[in-house]
Amino acid sequence: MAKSPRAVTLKDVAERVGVSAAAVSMALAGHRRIGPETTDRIRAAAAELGYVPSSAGKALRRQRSDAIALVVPNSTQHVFGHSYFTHVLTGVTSAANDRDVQVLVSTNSSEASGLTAYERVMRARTADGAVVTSAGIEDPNIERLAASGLPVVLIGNYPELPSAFSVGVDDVAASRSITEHLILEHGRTRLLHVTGPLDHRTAVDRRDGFLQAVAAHGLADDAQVVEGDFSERSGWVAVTGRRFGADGFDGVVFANDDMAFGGLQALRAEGWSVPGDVAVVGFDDFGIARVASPSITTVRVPAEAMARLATDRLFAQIEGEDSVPTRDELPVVLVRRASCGCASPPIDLLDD
Amino acid sequence: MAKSPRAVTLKDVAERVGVSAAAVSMALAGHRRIGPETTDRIRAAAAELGYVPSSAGKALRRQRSDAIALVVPNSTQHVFGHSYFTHVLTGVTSAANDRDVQVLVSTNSSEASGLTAYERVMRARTADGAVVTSAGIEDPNIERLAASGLPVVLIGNYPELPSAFSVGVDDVAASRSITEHLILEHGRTRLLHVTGPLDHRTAVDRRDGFLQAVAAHGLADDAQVVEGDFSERSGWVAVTGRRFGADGFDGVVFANDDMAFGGLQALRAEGWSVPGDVAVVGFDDFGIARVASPSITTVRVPAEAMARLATDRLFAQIEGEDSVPTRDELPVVLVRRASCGCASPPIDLLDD
DNA sequence: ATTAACTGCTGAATCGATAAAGCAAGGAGG
DNA sequence: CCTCCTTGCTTTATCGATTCAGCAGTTAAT
Repeated sequence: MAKSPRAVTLKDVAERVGVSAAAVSMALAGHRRIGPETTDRIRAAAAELGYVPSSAGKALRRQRSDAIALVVPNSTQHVFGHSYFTHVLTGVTSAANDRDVQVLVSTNSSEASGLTAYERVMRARTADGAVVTSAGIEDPNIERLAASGLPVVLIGNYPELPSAFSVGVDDVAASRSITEHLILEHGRTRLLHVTGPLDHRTAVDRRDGFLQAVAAHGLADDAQVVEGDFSERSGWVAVTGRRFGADGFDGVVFANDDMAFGGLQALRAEGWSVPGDVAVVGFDDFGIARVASPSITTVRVPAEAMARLATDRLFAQIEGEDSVPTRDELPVVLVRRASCGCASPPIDLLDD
Repeated sequence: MAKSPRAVTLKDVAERVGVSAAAVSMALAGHRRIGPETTDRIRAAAAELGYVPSSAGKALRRQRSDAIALVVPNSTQHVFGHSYFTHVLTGVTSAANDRDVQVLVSTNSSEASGLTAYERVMRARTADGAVVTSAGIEDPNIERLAASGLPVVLIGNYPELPSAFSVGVDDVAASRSITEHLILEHGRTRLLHVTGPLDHRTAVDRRDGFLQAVAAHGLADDAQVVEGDFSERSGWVAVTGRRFGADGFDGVVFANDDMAFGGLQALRAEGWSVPGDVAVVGFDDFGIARVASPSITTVRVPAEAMARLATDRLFAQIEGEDSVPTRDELPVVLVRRASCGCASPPIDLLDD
């Protein structure tokens, strides 16, 4: 380190060329009131000196930071574990990169002064807006943030926040659809559903989709719902000690893939064959479903596309184009693999 | 958004209390030259108005952004796919959060004006420093960045950049160690090594460790090295069509878990038993090794701890404490699972 | 009693970029 | 010939926070 070569500023370029700083600023912005010959000289000098405008100076003057925040309300440990986050980050950064906007990742670890970290980021105008993900149904901070008048787009379903911008999938329909896959294409009739934590909208919706499916096919009496928490362990726990096969459940619908994977291990440990004795399906397809053995049939949630769209909506909001809240719902795809009995190569390398 | 409630500034707080802006600034900073009674009134007013200092104003004046960049030189698609990145991000954010510093994720997608995006971030002083990860041995941008005098810490091994700060693991020793595990504990003698792309230091080091191990035990003649590229597919390709078992290789050392997983699928497809006919080991333990069937014995690289330490070193550098480059090497752990023949429960839920 | 030091605040300068207003010189139009 | 519009720049104000230099008024020291 030692020598921290003072950064090149507008003034440096101006002196080099022999014009005012304002002229340099205007020339670099392509303003027509600066002569073409001067503009060329300024551009050349800027390039030669390696001038890059100070983001702080620009942000202060323009009242715009050219950065957006990706907010992860849940604890760092928990959510980063889900590779869901990786997909979201990819979507957000690619949309932001298209506009030369920085992405900052904000968690709410420091709960100092009653303000969550991401609220601070917004109020300090470190970011022009935020994409918020993985919020539980109960999070009051999200409501505050969405109601604060600051540009925010939520990923997920928030029927209780009708005035918020959001991007999601139809969890109810998707869950009903994959349940019906078990019923109609595999003839399963005695179904178990393992939910996520029921204070999450996602968990509730997926459960409701399951219930609609069994009700619609007259299988409600033989169906059962047990609450999990989206963790692998809870999937394991939910199926352990139950009866499957001929005189038990012949299908299990897990509300996500992590639980399905945990369930798969438990079923194997207790000697049940999948999909022979019991068919298993998951939800999400963020990674583990493809690599598990047997590979897990699931609903692919387009996390990256959702994040990209959410980011686009956020920019529209920041630019003031949109003033009326938007709600986007993306289609999902049923991915047929081995755990439900659909044929599948041992590995689908082309899958991802 | 219609009503964008103009942000609360220092001036607003000052007017409310009836003092100068300077007094407010000093009071909030805990300066002793402001009377205790005035300080209390200022603090109360600031809290009441919900004052949060503008990061742009502060950054401009202090010449410090209180943000660091996490730089991912490779293409977004490629690297985010590796869940390695998730671990790194967790480590960086947790270290940054401890200091109330923002983390921004920077890729080099926009190659505009010859400057990579992350170099722009540094020169625009959007970030005070950068943690750089996943750089190939060949990347000239990294050298430029490291030589630029800006605070940078690299994650990985960069013997060709002796004046750079870096944090890594001893890939050579680790690779030798896991190879010897196959030799000494499982009696394997005919070993195949599948490398990563050999323009990556990591790939070269792991190959060298493998070669040291076979040479040390007189198995060099029966050993073979084939080049892969760290992708699942290349692991598949590397073992397909080869002979294993009694008259072939009885052990394969993959340079990472993704390739090991691909290799596992290929071996299964061709009817070889793992670990019966052939023992398999990987490297990294970023996720897939635990959930594969059979689970993959591997070297756990402490990505999160490396990232956390790298971030700590970066802050030391930014604060100017450290002026002489540091090089940290973290210990790795051999994780014994099923693919090498070490006993293992069907799933180790406590593992992660 | 006079100087020195301290206390508690205010005023002004500063960080770097931008945009509005200003101003000189030249050309067009009446 | 005088006004009016361009053209091509410069001056100046501004964004919000910080910090140094001042400046009254008080207390301590000699």
